[in-house]
Amino acid sequence: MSTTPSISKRDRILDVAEALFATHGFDGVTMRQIANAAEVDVALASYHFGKKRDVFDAVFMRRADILNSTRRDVLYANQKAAGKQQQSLEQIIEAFLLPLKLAQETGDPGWRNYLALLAYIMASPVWSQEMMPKIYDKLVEEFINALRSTLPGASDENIYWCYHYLSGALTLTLAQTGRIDKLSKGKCRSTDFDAAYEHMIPFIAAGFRAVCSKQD
Amino acid sequence: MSTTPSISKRDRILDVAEALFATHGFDGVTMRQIANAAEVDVALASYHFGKKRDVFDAVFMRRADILNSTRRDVLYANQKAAGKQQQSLEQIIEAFLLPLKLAQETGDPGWRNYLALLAYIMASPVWSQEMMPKIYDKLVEEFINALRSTLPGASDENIYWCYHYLSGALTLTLAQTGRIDKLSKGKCRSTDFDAAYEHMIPFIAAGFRAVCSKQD
DNA sequence: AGTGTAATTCAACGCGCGTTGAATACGCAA
DNA sequence: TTGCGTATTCAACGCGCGTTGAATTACACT
Repeated sequence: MSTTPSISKRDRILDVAEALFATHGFDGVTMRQIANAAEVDVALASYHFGKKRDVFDAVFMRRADILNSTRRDVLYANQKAAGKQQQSLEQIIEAFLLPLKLAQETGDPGWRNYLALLAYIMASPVWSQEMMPKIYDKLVEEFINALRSTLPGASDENIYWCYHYLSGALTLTLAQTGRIDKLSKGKCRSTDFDAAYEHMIPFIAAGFRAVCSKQD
Repeated sequence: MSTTPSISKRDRILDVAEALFATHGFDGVTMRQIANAAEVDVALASYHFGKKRDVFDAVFMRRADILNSTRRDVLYANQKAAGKQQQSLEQIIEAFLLPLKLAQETGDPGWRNYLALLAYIMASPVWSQEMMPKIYDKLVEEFINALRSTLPGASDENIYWCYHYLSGALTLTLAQTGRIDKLSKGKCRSTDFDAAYEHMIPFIAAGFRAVCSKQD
C-alpha cells in the first residue's frame, strides 16, 4: 500500500497551480497544463474557482494570511519582549525574513513554491501593483514604523530606500533561480534558506546603519 | 513639421517589443500586440527575426554587449587608476551599478525598458538560467575576483551571498515596479535611478564589510 | 524608364486556448 | 433502494494565437 493521498482534487489543483505559476508566471501556464499536472479534467478548475485569473488569486490568497499574521506576531512579540527599550534592528529584520524560516522548517514544498510565486509578483510591475496592496502593504507600514523607532533621526527617504534593498534581496532569494548555485560552483545553494537567512541579517542591518545614520 | 522618426520599422519592432516584454513577460505579449504597437503588419516581425522567441533574443542581445563592455571598462579603468593599491569596495560596486547611471544619463527610455526586461529575466528561474549565462556570467566572475582582492580573507560563501543580495537589490531597482513610490507616499520614486544609485553604494558596501570581515 | 532586390502587407492555415452547459459518478441521509 | 446535492467528466464553442507563402510595394541602381 502506498501513502494515502487524502488530499482533495481541489487542493491538488491549487498545489500544482502554485508550482506552475511560480515557475512560468500567469501567462506561461494554461488551464490544461494545470489540469494535466493535477490529473483532473480541464473543466474542474473552472468549476471550483471560476476563471483562470480566479485560480491565480486563490493560490495567492491561500497562504497570504498565514504568512502575514505570523510575521506580525513575531514583530510584536519582539516588541513586547524588549519592553521599554527599543527592539534591535536585527530583530526587526529577522521578523521580516520570517518566510524563509517558515518554508525551511515546515519542509512543505508548497511553501517554497508559494514564496517563489511571491517573488514573481514582487518583481513584476503589473502584478506587484495589483496584488501586493491587497494583503501585504499594511504590514510593511508597520515594519517601517518599527524601523523608524529603532533608527531615530533617519529620514523617511533613507529608510524607504533601505527597505527597498532589503525587499530586493529577499525577493531574489525567494525566487530560487539557481543562479547563485551556478556562479558559486555549488558553494551556495538557492534553496538553502538557512544560509540565506543567516547571511542576510548582518548584511542588511549594516546597510541600514550605514545609510540611516548619515547626516546631511 | 514634426520631428522626423527616421527610425526603421525593424527598429520600431525591437523598441516596442522591449517595452512590452519588460512589462508583461514573454508569454504575456503576442506578436499582434507588438505589430500593433509598432504600427506594422503582424508578419513583419517574423520576416525580420523569425519566431517570437527570436524577437525576444534579438531584444535581449541588442544592448547586452554595450552594457557588458561598459561595465568591464569601468571596472578595469578603476583598477588601473588605483595602481599598486587595492581598488576600493565602493568603486567595484559603482562599476556594477553602472547600468543605473547609463540609463539615467542617456535619457533614452529604451534603456529603462531594457533594464526592466533584465530584471524580469533575473527574477525568473526559467529565463535567468537560460539567458544570463549567454552574456553576463563571465563578467560576474570578474567582479567576484575584484571583490576577492579587496576583501582579503573572506570566504567564497560569504562573498557569493553578499553578491546575491547586491544582485537582488539591483534587480528590484531595475524592475521599476512603482511599489516604493506608493509605500513611501511619493518620497521615493522607482524611476529615480540617481537616488537609487547614491543610496545603494554605502548600503551594499557596509553589508559586504559586515559579512565578509567576520571570523568564524 | 526599367529591373532586381529588399521590405512590407495580405490572406489564410491549423492549433490550442479559456470557458461553458449538459451528462455522469459519487457519497450519504432517509 | 431511492433521492439529492456535490463533484467530476465529456464534448464542444468561438476566438486569438504563431506562423507561412504569395502578392504587393518601395527603393536603389543603371
